[in-house]
Amino acid sequence: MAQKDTVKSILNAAEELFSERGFAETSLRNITTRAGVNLAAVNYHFGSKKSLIQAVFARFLTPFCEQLEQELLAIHQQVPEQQPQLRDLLLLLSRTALHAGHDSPRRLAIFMRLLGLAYTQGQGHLRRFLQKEYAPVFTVFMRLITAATPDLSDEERFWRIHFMLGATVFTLSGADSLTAMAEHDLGKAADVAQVIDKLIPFLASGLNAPHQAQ
Amino acid sequence: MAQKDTVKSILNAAEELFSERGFAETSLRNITTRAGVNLAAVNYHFGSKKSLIQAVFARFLTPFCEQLEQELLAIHQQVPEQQPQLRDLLLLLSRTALHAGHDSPRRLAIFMRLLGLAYTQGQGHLRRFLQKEYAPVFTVFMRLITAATPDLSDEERFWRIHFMLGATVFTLSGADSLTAMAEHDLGKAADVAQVIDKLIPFLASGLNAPHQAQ
DNA sequence: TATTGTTTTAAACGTATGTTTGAAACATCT
DNA sequence: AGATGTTTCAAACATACGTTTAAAACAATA
Repeated sequence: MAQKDTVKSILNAAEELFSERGFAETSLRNITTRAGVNLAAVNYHFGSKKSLIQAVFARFLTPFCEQLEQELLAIHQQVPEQQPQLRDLLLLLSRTALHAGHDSPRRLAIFMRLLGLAYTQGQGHLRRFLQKEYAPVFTVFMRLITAATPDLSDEERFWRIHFMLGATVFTLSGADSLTAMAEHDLGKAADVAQVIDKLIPFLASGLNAPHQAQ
Repeated sequence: MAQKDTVKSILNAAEELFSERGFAETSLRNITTRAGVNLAAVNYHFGSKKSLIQAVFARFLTPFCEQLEQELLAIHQQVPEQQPQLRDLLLLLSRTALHAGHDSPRRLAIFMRLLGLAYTQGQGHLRRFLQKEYAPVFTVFMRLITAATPDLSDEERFWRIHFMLGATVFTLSGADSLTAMAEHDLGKAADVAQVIDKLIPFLASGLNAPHQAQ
């Protein structure tokens, strides 16, 4: 009970602080202070700072990937002979991301920020961890995307998928400051779910763009 | 002469190392060792690590913004009564980014990586520095983009611009590993210029996507 | 209640960092 | 050539970090 609380507080504090400042810029003293636990608690419960970083990702990704796997299976069993449309796949992904872990949509923004950090900051151990742990589900999802975009060459699809990934990670990473800017510049606020709603037509249109010139 | 060499070596080493590992993960000892200069040289020539970081950005951004300003002016004087098209603006921006500083295209990838880091890592001083120093030119460019997309509402345009920014920064940030993946997965390599060629139709299509469903 | 295993605590350890220092080496100019 | 200002250098400084330790506090079991 007390143990669970300590572990949970540490994960919460670490998740927030990592997403605000990055991994190297967040010290264990920062984390344990905000969590209200002793400095040694991190090394006692997680072993090291690296393992704590991985645990933060696992807490979000494990339930998300499990649910995504289930939903993909459900779609397949529902209409086994027919491949799902591109837009359905994107909607499925965003809906799962928003609802998995049944937490506030802000957590998705926080996690996207962490995901961006994982790729921009060193943290080679993290990339290896994520690869080993969660690659299979995304491979399945990728196959469905491929089936839903038969007109694209492998090369064109490869690049456009990464364009989509970039637009998504970048935008949701900065969702906090961007929604603040949006409110300041145009007087219209927007939450993460609304941003995703605007994102999907953009992505779908980009992915299906004509190959070369205008 | 010797001074210029020292300053230049430090900037080169810092630019590379920062883009590879991030700011906090790169120590002054890493930088001065690679640059082949004394540890104290950074504090002597730049004053502090923060100022060095800003100097790295300034060395790329100052000539880039100057050239962009000139090219925008040239376009305006060439056909004063007519607004440039969206695709022309994107092409202009990418061409300027690729050629300003008359260096290898790889430097653009490196710099995009730095730009991504500037927004994901703490470095509040950097954001303030960039804002103070380079905002005007981008304001002008933004006005032209607005004029070139009259069908978009301010809100839609705001978000889609950031989608574009995200796709660009993310993709060019990871250009190195992505081109490696592309070569491994599909046997086709691609340099930065080619990636940009693929990016522009994607962005233009996304920006002009139909507003709501399908 | 006594015993055992787990968790928390304060303190310390070793290491790496950014920065400062004062002397030495160098360049520049009269 | 000699004086002056600039740049380099090795060494040290203070600080912050991740991690370890050993004792104390706590919980669970018998």
